[in-house]
Amino acid sequence: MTETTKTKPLRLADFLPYRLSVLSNTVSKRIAERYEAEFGLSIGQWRVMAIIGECPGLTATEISDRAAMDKVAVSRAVTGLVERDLLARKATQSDGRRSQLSLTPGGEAMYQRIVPLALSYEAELTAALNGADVDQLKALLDSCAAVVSPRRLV
Amino acid sequence: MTETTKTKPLRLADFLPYRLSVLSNTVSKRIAERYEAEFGLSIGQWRVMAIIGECPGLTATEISDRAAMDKVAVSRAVTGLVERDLLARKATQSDGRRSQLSLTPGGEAMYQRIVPLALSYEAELTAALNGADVDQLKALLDSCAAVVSPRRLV
DNA sequence: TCGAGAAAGTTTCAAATGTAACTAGTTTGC
DNA sequence: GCAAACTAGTTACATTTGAAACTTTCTCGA
Repeated sequence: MTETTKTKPLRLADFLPYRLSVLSNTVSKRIAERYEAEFGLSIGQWRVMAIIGECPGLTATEISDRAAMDKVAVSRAVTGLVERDLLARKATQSDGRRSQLSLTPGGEAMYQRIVPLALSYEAELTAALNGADVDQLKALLDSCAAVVSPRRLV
Repeated sequence: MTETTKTKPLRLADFLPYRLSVLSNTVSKRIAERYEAEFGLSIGQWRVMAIIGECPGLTATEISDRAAMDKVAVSRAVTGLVERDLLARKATQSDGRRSQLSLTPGGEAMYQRIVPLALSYEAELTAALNGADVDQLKALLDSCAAVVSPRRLV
């Protein structure tokens, strides 16, 4: 060890947070374009529909917790969807501040049209991977996510 | 097959684009907070510094290509860094429209302080993974990235 | 060698986003 | 049973972002 200690260099192209960000942003942008073009939905609106489609009756705050969206973003997305009559609010009887959200028939119909598109996009994204690889990838992402936000028990 | 054909349901928590987005946004936000608090740098500014630290002499457009940032974002980041005397522009002799960018001594010093922090953050993020897992994760992300943007030959 | 078209980078302006303040309703503790 | 503290959701405002227009410089073809 006669050399001076050199700091390990940073190779951005190999740096995990950077790669995650680039991939995620590219994917999000592509998806956003499609949803906007075909359905006039923003990513946030679509995310709200996806959550309510899966779990009708959740409130805005519950969506906020699950979707990693902040409550203002949820509020705006919900407002837009209600205006377009894709989503309905129903006041919670026990608590006047909250409302339970559900898809209207029109919202449900749109949801049913989007789901296969979303799944086919996921399939396209992982076209180079086999089933086991996809599972592995999701598991690895989970391990990282667990470190970053330890208490996501959704 | 006597049942009606049911569409495959969408489980958002299992949907890869969604998971990528949530993880990436969480990670980016955390990193942004640190860089902002300790160095007064935005993510974009740090990204520019990281690229120039690795490859001095690149132009704004070249950064834009590599970093998946659009040229306006690069322009603004560069302007901010030049104002703070972290980055220097030198007009390309052969082409008056471009300038080649490099870190000033101050920029270099800051870069050398950030690199170990960045690497330790990456290590923290993958704390639950062993070395082979990390390589595997990067390889899998690459496979997806190759599908999404086939021509990234950086 | 001149003019049309393209490229680098900046500026402008509108839309999206986040923070903080706000309203309305609910719970708690005394 | 009521005031203080708290929560759900919205609104307002400031900042960030992105798209398009613009300026300057360069390239190419006639």
